[in-house]
Amino acid sequence: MTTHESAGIARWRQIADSLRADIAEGRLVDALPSEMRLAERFAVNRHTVRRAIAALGEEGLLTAARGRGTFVAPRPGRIAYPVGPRSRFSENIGAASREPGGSMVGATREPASTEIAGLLGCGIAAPLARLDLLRVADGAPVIVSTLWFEEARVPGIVAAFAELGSISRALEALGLAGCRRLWTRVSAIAAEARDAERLHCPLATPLIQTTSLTAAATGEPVQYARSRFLGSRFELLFDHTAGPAAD
Amino acid sequence: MTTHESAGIARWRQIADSLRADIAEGRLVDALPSEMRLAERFAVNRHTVRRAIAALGEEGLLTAARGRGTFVAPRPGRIAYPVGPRSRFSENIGAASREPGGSMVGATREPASTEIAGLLGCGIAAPLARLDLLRVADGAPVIVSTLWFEEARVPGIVAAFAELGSISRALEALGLAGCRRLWTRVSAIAAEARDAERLHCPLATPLIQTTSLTAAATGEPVQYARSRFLGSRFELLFDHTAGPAAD
DNA sequence: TATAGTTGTCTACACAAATAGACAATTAAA
DNA sequence: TTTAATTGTCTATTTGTGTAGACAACTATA
Repeated sequence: MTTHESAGIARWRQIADSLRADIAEGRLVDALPSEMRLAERFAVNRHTVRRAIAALGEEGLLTAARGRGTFVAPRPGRIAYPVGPRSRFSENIGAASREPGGSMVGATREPASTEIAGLLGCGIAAPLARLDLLRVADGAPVIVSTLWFEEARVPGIVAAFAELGSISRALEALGLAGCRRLWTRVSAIAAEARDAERLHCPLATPLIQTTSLTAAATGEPVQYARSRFLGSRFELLFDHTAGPAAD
Repeated sequence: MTTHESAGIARWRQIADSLRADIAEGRLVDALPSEMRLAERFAVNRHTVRRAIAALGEEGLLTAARGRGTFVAPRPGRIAYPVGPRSRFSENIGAASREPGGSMVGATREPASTEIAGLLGCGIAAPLARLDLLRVADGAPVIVSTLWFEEARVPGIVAAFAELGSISRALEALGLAGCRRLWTRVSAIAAEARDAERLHCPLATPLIQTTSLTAAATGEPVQYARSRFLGSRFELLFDHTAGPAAD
């Protein structure tokens, strides 16, 4: 089986991806090697390197100066995002000293799928409130998340969120204080067209996908969530030493 | 700024990626829509769809039958991988009823970087034993991981692993039973050329990257690890209810 | 000032990718 | 058997990608 793994991806794109990874990991700082050197390193024509650099320039990662060289823009750094029973977006981003933000990009009703019905413990095709949120840090979108609630259990959740601007506060307002996250599942996926558009990132950008189940203080499941984080901007932190009883 | 987010990736590749995601998520089963329908859906010529299908066929995800249609091969499903203080590869894969396996693809010595020295609590440039492992499920490579140990603390770790075939058993043999994982950090990255080659996956495939710190029963850090999981084959499970003190 | 090294721009050519149309081969159902 | 729908194969054309060479514009340094 002679499959070329790189099939279908233009050479300049591969070079841009490689340089972008080097920049994200901090392996490449300050001045970039000259176009000729890079062309030699990647065994490619100078024009091909130039195209890769142009793409990264449009992303704001590089700036070129005629006669001087090309330079790496100061990188934003990864946002440390602790995940635990009490995780809330606003706290996490706040702790990282970045302005939190978020906007509702969609609020619909849909019947429960077999999977979600099983997780939330409601009937199949029971009416769910679905909330689509876009979360922003430093003025750029970084997370898209979709939340599902059984409508009968939390009536008016959408209106409450719209008013209070926070899921946890909206739940408290509905008499559900002290909600706890039961578990989190993590996988990695490639950004599809819709995600890429919303997150303002190139197609096929690696995203961290998490799904999680949150329960009320009574233990009753309340919220099922599916989030996608910009892989290059985040690092999820799981602390295995802090137990559920400890805070 | 008129950036085309899809620049540099061939249309057939995008279509193949989209279909692959649909298959991986279970949104596409049994018979595929006909080539003409797919061409309409993606607003593309039938030949472009055919190329995407051919690529997925080479990956073993689809089989085409003249006159009948194209069919989705039964998908392997995601491997559920619980992560906690006692996570071990062999247990996790074993629990998923797949044959575990792993091979050492590299064992070198290198001086401790500032970062790793800080985590392991040893001096900068102290000699480390570095172990590169390739882990296999169902005959296909699915994880590459790199482990670092301070050599003075676990002399002969490489030989012990080579003999026993398991990190935890090797540590026990060196008198370090009851090691616990302190924390895990998770991010998503795109497969680079080296990873793609080792994991036998296309370039830029989304990978889950974890870094973790493991300590001995005394609390002294022993092992720092960096692993990359094939994003489409895994789902990491974090249980926030089962704490170390509780249960 | 002179020189070496850098980025920016232009032309030209070869090859891959995508589109378009036509028809053959096979299958399932009317 | 006939018909419609499917996948397989061929030719041709247009657009995108990568290579090659040359030269201009600019910068820092000897």
